[in-house]
Amino acid sequence: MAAVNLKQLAKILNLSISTVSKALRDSHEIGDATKLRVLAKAKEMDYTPNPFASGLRRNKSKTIAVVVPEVANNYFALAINGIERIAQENDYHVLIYLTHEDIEKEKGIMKHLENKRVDGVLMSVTMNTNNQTHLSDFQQKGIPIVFFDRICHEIETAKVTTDDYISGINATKHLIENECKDIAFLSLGDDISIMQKRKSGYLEELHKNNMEAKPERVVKCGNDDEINYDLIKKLLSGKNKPDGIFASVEKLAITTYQVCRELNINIPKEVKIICFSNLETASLLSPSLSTITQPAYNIGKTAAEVMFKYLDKNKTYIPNENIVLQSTLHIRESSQQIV
Amino acid sequence: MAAVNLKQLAKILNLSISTVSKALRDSHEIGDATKLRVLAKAKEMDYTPNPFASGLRRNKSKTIAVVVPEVANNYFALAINGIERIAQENDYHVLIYLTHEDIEKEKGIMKHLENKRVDGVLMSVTMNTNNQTHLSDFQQKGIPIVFFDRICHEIETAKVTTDDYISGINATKHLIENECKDIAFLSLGDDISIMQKRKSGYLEELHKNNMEAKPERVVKCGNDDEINYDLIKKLLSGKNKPDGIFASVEKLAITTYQVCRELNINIPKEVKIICFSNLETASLLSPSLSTITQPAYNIGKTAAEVMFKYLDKNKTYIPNENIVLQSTLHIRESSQQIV
DNA sequence: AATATTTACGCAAACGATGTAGTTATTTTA
DNA sequence: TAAAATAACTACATCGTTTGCGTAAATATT
Repeated sequence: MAAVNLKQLAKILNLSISTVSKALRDSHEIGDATKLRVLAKAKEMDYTPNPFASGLRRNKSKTIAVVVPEVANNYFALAINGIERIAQENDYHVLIYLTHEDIEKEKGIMKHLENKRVDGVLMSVTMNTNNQTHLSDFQQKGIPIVFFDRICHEIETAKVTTDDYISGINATKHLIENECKDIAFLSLGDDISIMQKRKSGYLEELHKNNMEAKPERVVKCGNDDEINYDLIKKLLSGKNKPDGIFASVEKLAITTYQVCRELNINIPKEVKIICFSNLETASLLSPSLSTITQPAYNIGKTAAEVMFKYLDKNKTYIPNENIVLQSTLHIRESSQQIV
Repeated sequence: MAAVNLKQLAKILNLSISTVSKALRDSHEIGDATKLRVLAKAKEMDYTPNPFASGLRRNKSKTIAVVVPEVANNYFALAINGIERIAQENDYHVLIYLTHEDIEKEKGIMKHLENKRVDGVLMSVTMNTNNQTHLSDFQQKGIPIVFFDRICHEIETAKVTTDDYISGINATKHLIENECKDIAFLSLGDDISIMQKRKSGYLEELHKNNMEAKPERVVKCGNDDEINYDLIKKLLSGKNKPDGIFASVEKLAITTYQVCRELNINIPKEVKIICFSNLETASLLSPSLSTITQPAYNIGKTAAEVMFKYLDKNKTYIPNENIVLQSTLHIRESSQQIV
């Protein structure tokens, strides 16, 4: 029942606590014979060091936090998968915090983490994070942050993203090549950087093709699915509807599909759709969904690797670095001209 | 930069460390005026207690662990969502560990958690967990476990599940009502309880309808998607293929869809499909997928609530209790007779 | 052989918060 | 008015590890 500690081990081995401690940490101060004896007994008695005691003493938690908007989201779930993998390899523990796109919750979580409970934070900010003082304050406490996907430019640190601007261009170009004349962009808020980049790509490509960028074609969606449904329904109702939709995130594409069902709009005949997505069933949808797929697992993995690169060296300061992984375009039925 | 601690606070306030500590914990030993003074200064200096120090002293981590096979899985992601919500409400932190259906990894994780790093564990075992000594050993250390979904009967504690047996019956009955004469059951291993229950429901309903339960119609799938693909392909190849498929988990249904695509098998005309699933795009698939949907969020939420009910009382022993939430049947195109 | 160095260990002070057991003043009770 | 009770605080040991320093014995150096 009661966990065995160094004191008990030491008594049984007839050694001092410090000798046992050093033996377990393979210190050069301890003789090989003693080390073996200690190790054997420790294993026999199932000794495992108290994480609070060593955490207190060494000021190391062996824990990182992952702060993301959602977990019931293919992208973030895959990213967490990658992070957890690297953490396990490094003998680290992973705390999960969900902001649910609520910046106040995000602030509260960061406040909670300030007290050295974690050695580092991997995060994707909320769609409403337009102010970064809570993040820079956090950094001031000496705990490193690495951003992935939804990054915060103003904070100096490593950031792992995909080529959102290029992908925005490619997606838009693809729709134009498939005869779309009037393309709408479904945005998730407009504060965060990936949205700005994806939208920039969209606007840039429209411009390049001498197509008008009508402001009403940029639909600012949010966290509430019902409101999004109504916004998209409004967009697709009536005569003057777009013939192409570029959804910046997966859930907006799904909502669009649902709206099209209700309004009896044929995809891709009447409106073509492409979106950023990690949906594994994209190819099984009716019609199959064209996607820009981010290497979510690798993004998480890379972010974690960068974090551990610095944690290993006991560096709490991570210099600015932009790591960009490539997304891949998967053209399926939803965006293609029927010939 | 450096976090402020009690010592510094005490010096500035010209009080002893213990007075400050007690004032912050609202002890009756401290006068109201002093309390206010301390509280104000603590807030001003942004004091937050060191979790390792108090964890060490009080033997409380304010942390629970969630041990699940995967996170990139709609069911578990939703369950984690529910758990995290309750944890935040209780001012608790949530550690995530993924077993990837590997029992050795599961054992390693439990070993890692034995040292009081967490106050409790919420878990869904791997599909290969047919031996529970690592779990009972863990319990012996005085850390409570609550199981959800993939439970372990032999361990005495609270377990939150859905009505898998009834759902198995209902799903099978539904297929039979839709003229299926030869129904296959896609299992995920056969060690774990939910599989046995779902299969029991399937077998029971076959029996009730005087249908033969052919052993070869129970396909034991595993964690490897490619092997599963081949198994299902073999099942659906040739003349003697089933006309109904009951997939015990979502991913097997998705694989079945993919196989049907390749083999050009029409769903639901040639083969009808129903499965346990939390896929949000079930209704958008081609054809839309009939599902038994578990209340995943509520399962996670309930499991967490049970855990905290005992943690609040400082009880590490949780008596046997089976909490069963109801799944709902969503009949869509994939399982229906075309009229 | 006398001195210097190395080896192998023990002592004790942290780390920061908590709680028990004092220690003063102040107030209440007999 | 002396004794007892209370209020408001402080001192200190403790939780389990880690680590700098001290030290005795063994070995190496001149």
